[in-house]
Amino acid sequence: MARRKSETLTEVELELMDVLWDKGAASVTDIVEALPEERLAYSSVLTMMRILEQKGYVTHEKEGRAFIYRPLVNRREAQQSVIGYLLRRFFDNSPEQLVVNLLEHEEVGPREVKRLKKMISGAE
Amino acid sequence: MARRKSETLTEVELELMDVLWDKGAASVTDIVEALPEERLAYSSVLTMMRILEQKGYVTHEKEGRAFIYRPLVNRREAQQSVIGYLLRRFFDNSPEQLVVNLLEHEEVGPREVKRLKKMISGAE
DNA sequence: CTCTAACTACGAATTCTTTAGTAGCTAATT
DNA sequence: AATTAGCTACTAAAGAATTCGTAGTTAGAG
Repeated sequence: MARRKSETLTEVELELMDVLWDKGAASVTDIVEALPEERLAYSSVLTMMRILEQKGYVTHEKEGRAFIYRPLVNRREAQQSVIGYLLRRFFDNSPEQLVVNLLEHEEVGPREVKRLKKMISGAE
Repeated sequence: MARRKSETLTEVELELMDVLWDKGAASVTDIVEALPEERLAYSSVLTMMRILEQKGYVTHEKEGRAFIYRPLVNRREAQQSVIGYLLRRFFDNSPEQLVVNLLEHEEVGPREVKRLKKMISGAE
């Protein structure tokens, strides 16, 4: 039987969306050039853009002979979506649990904790 | 060509790990019973447990005739791992960006913000 | 008008994920 | 000893994600 579709952007999808978010809009050639050297073949990017369009993440219009792709969801929305997924699947819908883990995460040192404190105190 | 393996627990893997984390250890029968009615066939769970063992997430020992599975990573470690992945892939390694988005998330109302404030003032 | 360069469309190939059927083994019960 | 209930081991299968080759199309140069 079958697996379910991913609710969030997958690895490569995200990589390509990142280029679009940075540039606002881009042709396939633009995207290939924005990626690290040899990262993906032209036709691979083309395929992924087709898939992203199927999934509703981007749209395109013809400009001259090339397709110009444009994001239909912005970075913020994608981040919100993945946070929702995280809360639901890993943290029992508890933002507190997420933040507790974040504070204890190796990447987060005293400097970050201080900044986070300041940020949260100023919230809402 | 090929895709890369997932660095974090996949959907179903997580569902099964959740049972193990709750129970501490469990046989395949235990796991099937802990899942919602008709969620997965016995043999499907068996297959997934084999995969989880291959991936190093669990181990098993024979107890009587059945295999008793036990987690090799705990919930906390899995949460840390997925947070790391998320920071890297969606938030440019910035915990602040993650928290900003969390605070603006629909699931997080004024009540949660208040609790978060209280929690973070006691941190570090 | 013909040729070519630049693109797109389509499909193939591979691995991962998920689900489940079935063969086969082992211990306990007649 | 034969049967059976309870498990595991294997195998299969199909959708999803990822990568890329190639055929086909079109606009512009000569």
